[in-house]
Amino acid sequence: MSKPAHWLVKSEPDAFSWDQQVKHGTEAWTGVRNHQAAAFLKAMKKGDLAFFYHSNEGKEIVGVVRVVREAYQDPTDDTGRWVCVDVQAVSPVPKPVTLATIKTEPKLEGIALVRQSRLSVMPISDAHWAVIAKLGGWKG
DNA sequence: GCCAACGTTGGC
DNA sequence: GCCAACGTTGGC
Repeated sequence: MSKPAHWLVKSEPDAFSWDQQVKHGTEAWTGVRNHQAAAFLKAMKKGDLAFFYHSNEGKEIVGVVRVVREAYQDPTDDTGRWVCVDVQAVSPVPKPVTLATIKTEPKLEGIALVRQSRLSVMPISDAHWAVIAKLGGWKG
């Protein structure tokens, strides 16, 4: 089996927060209606890890989730054209990493979170993952 | 509250 | 097929 890939998923805490993710344990990551983001959902493999980012409010990476079910039809989509995955809470990021921090960290230059602010699902390179994990005091 | 980025829609 | 108008997301 190949090495797990890394991702970042966004949620507005008003709609669905990290606390809810932790309470639910496993949650269907639904509602993605953007082709680029959907393509990333389809590329996710069981066991991949993703940062959980709070957009709008907080604007910080607060936790890590694991993909436990690969892309399947999004039950919240009437057209049947969009997919979702199931993710499971792994652990919180001890020191949430804010967007401001990410922007000022030279090692994170070019990260999609900053470059494409509207994208809600994106890949994170191994190098960037390691930098963010270190900033957040996340040991896995 | 404003604005930039970007996707979608519809007229031509 | 082009492009203006409009809606949504998300940062500031």
